[in-house]
Amino acid sequence: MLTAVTTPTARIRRIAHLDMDAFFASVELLRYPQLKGLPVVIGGGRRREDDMLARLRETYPEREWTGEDLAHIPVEFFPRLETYVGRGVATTATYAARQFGVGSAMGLMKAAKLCPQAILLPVDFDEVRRISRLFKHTIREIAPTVEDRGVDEVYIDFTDVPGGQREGGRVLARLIQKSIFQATGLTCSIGVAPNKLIAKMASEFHKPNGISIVHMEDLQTLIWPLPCRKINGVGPKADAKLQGHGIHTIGELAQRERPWLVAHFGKSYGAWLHEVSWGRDERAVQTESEPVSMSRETTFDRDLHAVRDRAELGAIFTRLCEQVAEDLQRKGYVGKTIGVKLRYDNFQIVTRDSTIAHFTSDAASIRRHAGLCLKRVDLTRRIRLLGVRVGSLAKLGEVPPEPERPPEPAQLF
DNA sequence: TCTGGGGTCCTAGGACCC
DNA sequence: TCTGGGGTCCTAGGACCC
Repeated sequence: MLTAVTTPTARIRRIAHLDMDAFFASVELLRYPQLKGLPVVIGGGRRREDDMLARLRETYPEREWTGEDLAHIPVEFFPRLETYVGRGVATTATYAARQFGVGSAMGLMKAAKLCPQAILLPVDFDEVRRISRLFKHTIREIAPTVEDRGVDEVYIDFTDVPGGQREGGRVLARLIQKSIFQATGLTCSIGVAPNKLIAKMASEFHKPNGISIVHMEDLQTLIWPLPCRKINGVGPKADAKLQGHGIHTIGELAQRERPWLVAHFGKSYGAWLHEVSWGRDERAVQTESEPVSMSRETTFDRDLHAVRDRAELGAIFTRLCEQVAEDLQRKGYVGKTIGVKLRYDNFQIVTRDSTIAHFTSDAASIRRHAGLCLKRVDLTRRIRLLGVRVGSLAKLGEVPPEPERPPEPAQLF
């Protein structure tokens, strides 16, 4: 049966990548439409609604101001980025703020230099999660095969969805875009391509509120001119190394022989680089996944010292353990690898973990074993960040049977 | 102007078992 | 006593992603 594949109506694999536009900032604009078009940066800080309402009542006492009036708070009452003090980074920025060079993951102190007049708002995680569920639900109503890639991103398999083949996926992409806008008031960008790798790159082509359709035949014209860094999986390190070999674009990468790439980048990564440069990616859209680990970490307001700031550090450590325990319990998981993470003042990261005999989600137990891990790191240096992690997870109720363990060696001392 | 928090996956060495 | 492999688990670090 070698002939049945190439009828005119044959379905071809069409995968979409959907990315919400400036998601965290856009969620804030739903509440404060008066900020539309202005530079807004999301991150750090705290909610200032009470402050703003108090100022409103003071300035305009003749009117009864309530929490319903958030959309009427004058723009000049909002906190400005220039007033920010601290170690936070920008989660996202509106397109107006990006004009000034502000981008996500940028330190807020730096962002304040670039665009001091930008309005600074903290992330409203509850609202972000609510809208995230809403837009994903909207997509699943139309196309059921959806892979979660975080709060603001998904892959969607268009292949077998009605309309998913029309105009290379553009018709379905338009429908999804429109439905999400109706449900949430937010825009997104969608790329549709033969696989996840290309779809991911394509969704960036016409941001914001764009749709891009890429076919395998477009590889040389649309993909090869792009910098290697655009490949999902090529980060700063790999990119620098590629550049060192004179490879700047995906097209240049494709011209290298596979054995050369394997020789310089390793058997696995080198072969993968060769595949992706030719646009090949057979990964399926994964509709479900189980968590591998859960963790909590925090960066201190100032660097702490294990001895001099013992009490403060201890309280934070206990709190982190309690939070991880809560997360595990709320989601119904237990784990048996417990570990700590430290970032020293020079940004060096160290981790220690240990695997215990029984699965747990108990805060005291986590605290005890994490405490032992902490004793194995250098505590004479100043610490910037502390984290607690529980791994080797199992769903509560599906805990694997205890393996036979050799008896603990006798204590010699 | 120094760089958040929550994850996944890979590598590599050592222990230990068959 | 010496020499092998293969396989799995554990730990630490690192790259990368959202």
